[in-house]
Amino acid sequence: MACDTGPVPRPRLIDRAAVLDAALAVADEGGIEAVTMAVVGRRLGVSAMALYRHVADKADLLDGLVERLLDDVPLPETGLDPIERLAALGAGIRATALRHPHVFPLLLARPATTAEARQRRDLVVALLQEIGVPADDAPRVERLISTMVLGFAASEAAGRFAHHPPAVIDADWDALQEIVRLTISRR
Amino acid sequence: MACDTGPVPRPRLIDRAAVLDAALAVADEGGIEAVTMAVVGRRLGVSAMALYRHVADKADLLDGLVERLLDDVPLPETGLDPIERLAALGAGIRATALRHPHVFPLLLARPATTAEARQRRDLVVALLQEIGVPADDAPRVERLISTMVLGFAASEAAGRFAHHPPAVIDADWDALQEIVRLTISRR
DNA sequence: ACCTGAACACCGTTCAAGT
DNA sequence: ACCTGAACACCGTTCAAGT
Repeated sequence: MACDTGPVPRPRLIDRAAVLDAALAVADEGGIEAVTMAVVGRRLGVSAMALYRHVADKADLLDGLVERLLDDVPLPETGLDPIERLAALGAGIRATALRHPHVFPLLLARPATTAEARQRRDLVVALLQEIGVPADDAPRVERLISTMVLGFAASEAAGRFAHHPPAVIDADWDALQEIVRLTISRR
Repeated sequence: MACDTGPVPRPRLIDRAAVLDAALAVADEGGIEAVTMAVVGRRLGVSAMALYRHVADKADLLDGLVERLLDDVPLPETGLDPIERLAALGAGIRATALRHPHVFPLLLARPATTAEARQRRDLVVALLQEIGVPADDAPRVERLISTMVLGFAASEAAGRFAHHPPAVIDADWDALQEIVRLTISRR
């Protein structure tokens, strides 16, 4: 007898994660403007049109790229004390910026509102309260220190300090960390 | 007798300043991605190709746009004391960011190396020394407070704080200004 | 279900030609 | 000197068609 199994499913060649990984690799090698649907597709052995199954359009692909960047920031080990965990998070953000210098500035231009981003922000607020920042002040302190760290990391990634030797930039980072500590303890 | 006056010069319809003004207006209305050679040209009553007399290519046009933005930042009045002049400069940068929210984030992505930018930086370094910051420390302090102010202004312009009421964002700005003062006086 | 070829509107850029 | 029309390679996106 005839078995109507419906349309035969094709083997799934790519998924959203693969698209974002490929896009990130292209951006790292050739900058944001090198990220075109055709180039990302070719990297996956697939046509440009195949991407539209997994991202809504190019804007969605770019938004996904900053998500991917946030996933890249390692969450600090839970064994450390709160001040160390905060410092580790900052160092992780800076390292991510330097690993993906072309993509990182998008983080300031396209504010992330994903669950991932919110999770990191809530962690910082919680750590601040553990340190002793009053619950009423913690959100504001979080915004201020995030602005400082993001601003520094984006500046460094974009080359705003490029004409200084690395030792000078590292010293700048240390100075910024001290200001962050000052911001937390000031009251 | 015959006078060979050479090729007859056409009336000059546009110049570089007009191109940048038009591009800024387009960006303010429709965002950076609305800035195309054709649209900027149309705004000037001219074809897209006419722009190439006045900007090298589109990247040069975008670089010119951040120049224009820096010109927009008012230099503080000379009558004020150095601390007030520094505050006025910061407020001017924030106001410029809010006037041109789509263009401002380019400032962090495309570090300005023009004479205009250098002039502003040198002014800040000079003001810091007037306030009493040692000459050896002044450049570093300038980089730190510029990073904080630029980072905040870019974040606000890009909408990173958009879900907070204006009064909260203004209070954040005031808090940042206090941290700037702390950074200057700490030693 | 997932991918592709063909097609469309639009984009940046060049160059010879017009005034 | 300055601007334009025509042309080119490339881009994002759609949709009907293939498996």
